[in-house]
Amino acid sequence: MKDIALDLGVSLMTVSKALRNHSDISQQTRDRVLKRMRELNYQPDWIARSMVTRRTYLVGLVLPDLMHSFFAEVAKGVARKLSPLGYHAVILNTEEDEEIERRHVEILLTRKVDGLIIASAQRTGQMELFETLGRREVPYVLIDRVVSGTDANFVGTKDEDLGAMATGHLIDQGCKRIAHIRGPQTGTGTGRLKGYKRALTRRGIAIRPQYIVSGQYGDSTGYEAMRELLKASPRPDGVFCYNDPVAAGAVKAILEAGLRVPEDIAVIGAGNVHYSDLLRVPLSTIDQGSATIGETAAELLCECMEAKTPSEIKRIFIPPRLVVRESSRRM
Amino acid sequence: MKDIALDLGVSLMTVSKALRNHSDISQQTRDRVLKRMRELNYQPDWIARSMVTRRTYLVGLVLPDLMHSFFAEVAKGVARKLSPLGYHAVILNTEEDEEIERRHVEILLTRKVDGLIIASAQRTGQMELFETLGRREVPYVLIDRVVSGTDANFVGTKDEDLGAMATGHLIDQGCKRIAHIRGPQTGTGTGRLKGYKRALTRRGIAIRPQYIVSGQYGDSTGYEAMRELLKASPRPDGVFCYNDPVAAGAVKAILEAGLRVPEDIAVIGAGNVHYSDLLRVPLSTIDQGSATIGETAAELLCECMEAKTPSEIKRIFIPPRLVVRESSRRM
DNA sequence: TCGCCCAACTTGAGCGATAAAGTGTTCGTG
DNA sequence: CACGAACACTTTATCGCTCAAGTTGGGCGA
Repeated sequence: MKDIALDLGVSLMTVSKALRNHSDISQQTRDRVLKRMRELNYQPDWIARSMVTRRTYLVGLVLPDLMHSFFAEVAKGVARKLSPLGYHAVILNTEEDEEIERRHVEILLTRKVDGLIIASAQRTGQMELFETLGRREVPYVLIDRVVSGTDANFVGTKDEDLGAMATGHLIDQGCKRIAHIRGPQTGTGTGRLKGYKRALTRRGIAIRPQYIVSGQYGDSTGYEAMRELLKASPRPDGVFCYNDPVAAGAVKAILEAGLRVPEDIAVIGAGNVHYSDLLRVPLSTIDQGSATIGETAAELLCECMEAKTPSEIKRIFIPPRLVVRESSRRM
Repeated sequence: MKDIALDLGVSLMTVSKALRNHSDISQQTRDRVLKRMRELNYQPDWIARSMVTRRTYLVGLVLPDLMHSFFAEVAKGVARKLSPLGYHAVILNTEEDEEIERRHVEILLTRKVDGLIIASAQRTGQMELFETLGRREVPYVLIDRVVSGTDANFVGTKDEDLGAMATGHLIDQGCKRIAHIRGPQTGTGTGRLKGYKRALTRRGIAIRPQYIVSGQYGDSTGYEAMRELLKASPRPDGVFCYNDPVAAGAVKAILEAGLRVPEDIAVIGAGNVHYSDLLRVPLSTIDQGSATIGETAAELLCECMEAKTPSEIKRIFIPPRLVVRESSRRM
């Protein structure tokens, strides 16, 4: 930068302004600067710039698990919106661990990210993290998982509706004994369970505790949980699984037990991961619009970051959409 | 920081040194500084630090597609190694586009990342990007895809061996007419094709051009490509697919045509993506050790970044491993 | 002719840290 | 008892850039 200034016989400041399209530079000078900049292959130093402007154009993206293609898709959506605006995402994996999540958020804060997008693994009631965030005055958007009690921007699905929709679908398909492999103790897990119960109650079906088992997330736990469920008597004839990976594991367990999907047991998941259609039995699911969630969250965050004054809290709900495939088609 | 110094009646520099465990500070002073720092909830400013040390502790990770779980796993491996060392990864998606890749690398360079890990989408022969990288003297490690002609650190599989191993396995299973759905014009795509040809030649089987079709990457292209192949006469009885998503798409096409896998057509992919076991027909594959690739690449890059003098080029090959599942088990 | 204003620059200070070199005790030693 | 090394600090100069507050010079109205 100094070189350009020297070469052109102008001051450093003139160059700086020219590069930033600042108003009080003549077109002629600007062109000369730009030309010389290209010749010298000069790139402004982001770090020095950040130091004085207090903006890094970095956004922290905190996700429980990149391997879960739902989150990978969210990440893609976020990046798609952010990139053109000059922002970049630093993605950190929490492996669904509250403690790791807290540490990662801390790290991102010392890195001075301009904003955060978080799919939180905090168990219901744990709000410490968000209090910290509030105090630091960093704009942030929660996605996918509502954290009850927090007063924060949110983009995601109404999990209770999602659960009710999935369960309702199984009822529509003629299932009488519907089980639920539930997810973690997060807003999402609890919400879906609530929806499951609501649908059953509304349709006059009794809720049986032995039909609700814990599956956490991921295919191996789905497999284990389903094996448990198969021991129940009478055997369930429909299962609503916390998410698609869990459902895929459940299907595996059912088939291994010599039963048929959906004839003996209908299965539905949630998330509509991109390979659901290719699974052993193409999987019915509830689509949450993962890419949309990512894009919307990014947009919302940008608004907050650009705003001079802290903007008011928004909660945006993406309507869930039922995708019926073979695993639950009984009629 | 200034506050701490003032409060304790020492100089700024003393505080700075205390925080960095620099040698010429007494234990007593260090403790006082640390204590006060905690009280004030002070965190050193990474940006200011980076500005003078010229190190950002950021690593750029350039991947073709996060949604492909192979790369997601690589990313996880990279993060696992990097995090404890204080580095963080900025992940950028190129969508398998050479131009986007070039732009993203540029961006990362102006962001002054300390190093780069790249699974390049550059077509064979395109070396401009790596020349730029060389000139800038940023350490970088290529992964998964060798870029012929470049003299760079590399971690990945020998694709030719991988292709030969997959094809050889199909021959072992009694396939006589083996097709190949090939990948993109990258090192990987070309290498696997070469391996396919080598295996056929070695075992005295003629190479038929109509058995080699282009599938790019991803399940939808695999599906299309397989439909093409099914029109060939005589129909192939075995297919080696560029990767697992392609293979999953191919299986879908085969089943839809009313044929059986593996009885009519055996299928093998590559990459061992985590859901391969849950697919319509559990998929045989070649495992490339995706997590290991990520971890090894991260380690290698760290060595280069810590080294004072440019260290010598290393190429590390992770041996491929055959994973036989139902899609190719004919005997 | 004077003075005023505006566009197009320049100047100086400082963002929050670090590297490198300087300062002043204390202490052991020949 | 003087000298130098060791220790525990302090001082000074940047790092590359931007912000806010000047400083020019010329065009223009009165």
